[in-house]
Amino acid sequence: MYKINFDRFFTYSFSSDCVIFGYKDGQINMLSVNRDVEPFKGKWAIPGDLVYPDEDLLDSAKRILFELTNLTDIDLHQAETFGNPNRHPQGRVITCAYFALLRIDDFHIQAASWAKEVKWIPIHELPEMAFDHNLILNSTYSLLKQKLAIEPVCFDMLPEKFTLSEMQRLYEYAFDTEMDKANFRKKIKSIPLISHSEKQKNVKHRPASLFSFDEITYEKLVAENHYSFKMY
Amino acid sequence: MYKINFDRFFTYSFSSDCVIFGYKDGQINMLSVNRDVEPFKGKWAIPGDLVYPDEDLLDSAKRILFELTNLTDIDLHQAETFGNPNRHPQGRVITCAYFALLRIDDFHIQAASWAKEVKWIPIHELPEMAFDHNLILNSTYSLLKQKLAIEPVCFDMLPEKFTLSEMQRLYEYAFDTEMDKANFRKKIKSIPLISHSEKQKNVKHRPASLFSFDEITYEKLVAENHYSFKMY
DNA sequence: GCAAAAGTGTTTGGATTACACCCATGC
DNA sequence: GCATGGGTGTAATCCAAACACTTTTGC
Repeated sequence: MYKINFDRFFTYSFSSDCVIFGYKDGQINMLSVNRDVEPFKGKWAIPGDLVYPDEDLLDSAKRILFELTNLTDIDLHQAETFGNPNRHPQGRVITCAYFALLRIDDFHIQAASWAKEVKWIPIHELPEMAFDHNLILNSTYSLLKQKLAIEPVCFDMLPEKFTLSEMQRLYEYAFDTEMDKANFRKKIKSIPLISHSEKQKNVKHRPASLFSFDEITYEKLVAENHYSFKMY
Repeated sequence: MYKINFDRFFTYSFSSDCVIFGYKDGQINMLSVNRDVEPFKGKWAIPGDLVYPDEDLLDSAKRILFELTNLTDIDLHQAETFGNPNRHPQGRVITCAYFALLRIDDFHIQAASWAKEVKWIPIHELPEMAFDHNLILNSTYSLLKQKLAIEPVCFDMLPEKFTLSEMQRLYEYAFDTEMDKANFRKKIKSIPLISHSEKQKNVKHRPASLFSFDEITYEKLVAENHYSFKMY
């Protein structure tokens, strides 16, 4: 089946890039690392690393995420794979993008050994990045928005207990639109949420009720009732 | 940024697999090749090949498609990338799946030099395939269905001039559901179609009108009117 | 005329929209 | 009391589902 010998291909490398989206104060940010080495020294980049010889792609993305955040139980979603022969000036590096969603307040960033400086940068304020990383980010962000429309991933970016207005604000930001409060609440009526008796505190207006996503009921609905999450 | 030397990674290979979906007689088929060499000699497989040193990923998928079908102007869509360290018994081969859509009657299959036997197999009748190719097929087929719901790719599988019932039949097959004829026609009213004066011939019932997809108007609607294709 | 599929109209109920209004809290 | 956002109700409208009905062809 393969008409070219394996040893003609020794110059390939394979990496995974981990786009970590963090939500805070109504804005989606990306965790960016500042490159300490050439090429693109001093430029901001998406955290990434070569895939180890016996490592699955997903595992390498998990490793990168862990080294930067210490988090282990985060869902990772595969995005696009980039393999332009000229995307890396030092050789042929094909890279597979993954993305993770989390709330910035839930943990401390820790610069990994290979990262000089690490910073959250709002999606819409990202500078020109190293390699083809602007391309990767744009493609991955599009996929995130697509997921937000058909899967309950927004709850990975919201606090464990959130208000309905916080949820609305996230969707308004992602879809760059304004929604009517009453209509938004009607629309999400079919999503299984747990209503807490607890309320917001120390706000200078009527305190809002807190909700959590009811994942158990959600899974049951998907399996038994052909339920499908939809937000447009 | 990279803490492992490049030369530790010389055993990697990278391939692309090209899932070619062909439509005929109300069924979606996949173009399968029979492996002439070990491993998995005699098993059916998704056509694929190693990526050439200076070749972009998409170009390698186009090359595979061309060698089997002689077609050059087919849209290819990237699907999932598979990189389990044990997926290829002879070494580490990471593969990126692409898929193409076409109508079987439009051309002749030609076995490429590396393909012993080539055959269309209906999606639901695929045997156990070589490597992790059943996994790749399932993942790619899911993505196809997702695309059918939000982009006008169905027209790549229908004849240039088609009847509305043919279009409905394709969606019924893909979504495994039955639709009401009147309601289907109301639903697709917003899709820009060119209505031909021409009619079906040699059918033993009332001949149906023929339509084509109006791609020019579609592109204009997307660009100017925020139009978005939707079929659920 | 009959079978088969094309093609259209109507009714109904549920969702979406726009908008108005009341409520609880801090200051 | 007032500013601020939380929270709800209603009427108009649009959309989708269900179903019935007419039309045109081959035999």
